[in-house]
Amino acid sequence: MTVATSTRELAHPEHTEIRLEAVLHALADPLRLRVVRALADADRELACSHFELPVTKSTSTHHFRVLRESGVIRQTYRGTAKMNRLRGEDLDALFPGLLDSVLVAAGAQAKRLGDG
Amino acid sequence: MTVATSTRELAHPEHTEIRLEAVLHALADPLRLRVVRALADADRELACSHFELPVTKSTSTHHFRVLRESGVIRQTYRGTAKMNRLRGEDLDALFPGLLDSVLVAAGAQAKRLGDG
DNA sequence: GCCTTACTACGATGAGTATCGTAGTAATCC
DNA sequence: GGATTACTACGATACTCATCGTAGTAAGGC
Repeated sequence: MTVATSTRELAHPEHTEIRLEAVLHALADPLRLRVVRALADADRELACSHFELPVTKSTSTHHFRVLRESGVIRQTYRGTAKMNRLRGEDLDALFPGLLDSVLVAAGAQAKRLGDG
Repeated sequence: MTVATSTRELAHPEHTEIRLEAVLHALADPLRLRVVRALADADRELACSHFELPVTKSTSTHHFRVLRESGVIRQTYRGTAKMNRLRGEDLDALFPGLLDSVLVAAGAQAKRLGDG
């Protein structure tokens, strides 16, 4: 018998530990930006395996860690899966409007470049 | 006798060549973000020498080039000086609200951390 | 022409990071 | 327990980038 949630815990920066430079750096990578956009569009938790990124699993792990450690996403284990969700409220409290304008900008650019 | 403006020209990305990832990367560096904030606060052209950055001249040149080549600033020679101004309108047309929210976020964080 | 000011080009260096492959753990299913 | 799924830790590698020092250019003042 096991309890409903896993005991494995992951380190996340507190509210006050989130740095603008780290968030911008996390968002500046095309693969990570793609993940963030997908999470925003889905508006729910998504497993790492949901994303089909053109890199190996280990590289994916790396990118998800960068997103988590910068404070952009929150990650929790759920069975064998690792679920990801945007820390939208935390970010908006710290940096009002920032995430939204990045998402809108990313959408506009994708449309403009024809890969969105 | 010389004409009023220099003939030296600098390469700038066109409107359509500006990439969100490059802009975010440019803004993700503390020194470059400091420059951008100063330009926004001043609301006018500032010479490179106006900024007293804690790095050598060559490193400064490097950071200003990153800002220019990403499309964040426009640089023009004026005598022996090189003047810098934000490409606020270009950026706002491409990515509405992005620069503003970054500037507000940077201001808020500087206040919060006591170095603004 | 000479000197000063302001920026630059180049090469070197060290730190960071994106990538991979291999081997491994943790939870779940049968 | 054994098999499967999903993610991870580690070491290696190559690439990018922030930094510097030196030597150099371009414009303007004397």
